[in-house]
Amino acid sequence: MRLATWNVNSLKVRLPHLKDWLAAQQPDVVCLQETKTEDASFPLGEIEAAGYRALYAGQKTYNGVALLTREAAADPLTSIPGFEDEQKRVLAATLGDMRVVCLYVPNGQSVGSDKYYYKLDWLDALIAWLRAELARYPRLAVLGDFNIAPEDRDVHDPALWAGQVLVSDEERARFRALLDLGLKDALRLFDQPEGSFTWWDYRMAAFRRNLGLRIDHILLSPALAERCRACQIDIAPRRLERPSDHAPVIAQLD
DNA sequence: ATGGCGCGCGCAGCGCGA
Repeated sequence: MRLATWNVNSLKVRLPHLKDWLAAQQPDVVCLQETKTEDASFPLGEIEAAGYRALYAGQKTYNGVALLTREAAADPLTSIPGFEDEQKRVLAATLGDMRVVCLYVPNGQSVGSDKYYYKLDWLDALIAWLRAELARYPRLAVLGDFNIAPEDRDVHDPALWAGQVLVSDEERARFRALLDLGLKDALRLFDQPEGSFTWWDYRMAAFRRNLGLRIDHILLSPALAERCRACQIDIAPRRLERPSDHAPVIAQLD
């Protein structure tokens, strides 16, 4: 069982990359973020032709999440219960005895901004919800663009980024709160090279210089972490023409 | 490093992302 997450930064633009990548990596479950596609224009035919079912919660221009699965998923949810939000950032569904949650955590723009406080509130609601989900679903996988670099080793230049959005103490405390629920950061279950990142700015040749951040994550409940045999960032799609600025992350479970 | 890129929208140039 291979679980993956990828912020595609427009599903319409990235569809050729996505199809090639599905064929190459053969994931069983794929969480997509920033589809920027209304549901009426979701490319369901092409996804089905690639061998996947799809659930999606999109909106015009911004945000949007999708869940691609080999088998049909049940009990979909498209928001954090009790958290009123027009923005399409959440998609949860059940596959067999596993609950999968796809997230596009708010960016936060800059520390102290309205969007930053929206991000913190959103994360607080997420933590409370996932606490309940963990109690209900022992096999829980939470994948997505968290827009948080959890530790300094997840940042190419910690001094440059210190205190900025994506690395601030308040954001990192909320990421730790997710781990304190019992969720495991799948990539950190295994040794990784220094400078393992999932996002690189389009500007300044940041990818070539590996000036990146690790902000896309796969979190696994203890029962799933036990079954996790590998976790990798796949930087190959970031090398292509017109890439997403994010790379996919894949976890292999028994 | 503070912008340089790339996206959607819509047809110019802006808001947004991270």
